[in-house]
Amino acid sequence: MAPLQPSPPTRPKTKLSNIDALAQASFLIQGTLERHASERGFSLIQTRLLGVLRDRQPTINELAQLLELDKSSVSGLVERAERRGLVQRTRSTLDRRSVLVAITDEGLTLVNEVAKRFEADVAALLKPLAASERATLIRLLGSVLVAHAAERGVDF
Amino acid sequence: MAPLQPSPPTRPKTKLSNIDALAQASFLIQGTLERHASERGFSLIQTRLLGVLRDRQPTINELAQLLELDKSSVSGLVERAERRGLVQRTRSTLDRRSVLVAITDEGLTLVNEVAKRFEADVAALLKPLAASERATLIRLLGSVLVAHAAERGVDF
DNA sequence: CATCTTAGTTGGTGTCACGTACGAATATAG
DNA sequence: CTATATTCGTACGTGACACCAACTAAGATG
Repeated sequence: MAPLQPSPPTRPKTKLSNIDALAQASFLIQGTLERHASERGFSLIQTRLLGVLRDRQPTINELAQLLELDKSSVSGLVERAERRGLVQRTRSTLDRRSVLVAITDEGLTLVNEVAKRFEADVAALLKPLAASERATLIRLLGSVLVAHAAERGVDF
Repeated sequence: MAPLQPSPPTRPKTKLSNIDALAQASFLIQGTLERHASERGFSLIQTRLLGVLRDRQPTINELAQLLELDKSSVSGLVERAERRGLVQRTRSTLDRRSVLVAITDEGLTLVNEVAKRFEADVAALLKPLAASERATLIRLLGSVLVAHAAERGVDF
């Protein structure tokens, strides 16, 4: 199990494999988003919830699908968000079992602020790239996302 | 606060802004990684821990920096990983206060399996791109990561 | 020595995720 | 139209995680 070096890196990593690049990039993006969210006092998943609700009024079940969570998880998530006044629950009139979740003005304001800061940070991250490179990066990511969404059916 | 539509999307999103593309892509990658991890019975953060330990034997404090967590969080993280036999703690002989964390053979095997599956999924995700596009995407992400790492000093 | 300071753990709190079990509403069968 | 399923959301219990504050042990500094 390798000798017990004091603490400095055993092998200073030199090369970035494809997967590592993607994984690291995703951690970087998520970290950025999470930082801004926690500065506003809420979590990444709460931010994601609010983000989804910006253009939808889904039921708990639909939210569970969108966020890939168990419905009981979403129930608690929405409960906490509602307690903070960020979302609002309404009983559906069509199917009185289901609940429609809508973002409140306060929640919308908050999520938009986070989005704004996040956007600024992303812009800073992409600064080392030339404008054409940035466009290419976004285009390629877009292709991947579209292809994946098409394959999985669901929204986006 | 918008009329109470039954449940279908109020506004079917049509366009992907830059930030949305990056955010969505990062969620996609993270979700993929987390799926494989949880199939093996451990969490994303545990996977990240093991990933970091593949080529390092850091102290708790160094881990806290690498993972951007509080040292008490890392303490618990390592404790749980050790209880599962994935990681081993050793008191440093140089500074008897500090603890060196090393991955075990079992942990290494596990994390390599997850990495393998993850790599396969990423390859599938990138399939819609031409080979040259894939290379470009990785290169651009690499540039961003390198520039960011340089700015922040730390590892990668 | 008597202090800082640093490394890590412990304890308390809150979020989050899951599975299970439940009541209410709806759908389906006979 | 009752009787039985199915579906929707919630409640409860459990465990992982994250933070902060307080603490012990060990090292550094005067």
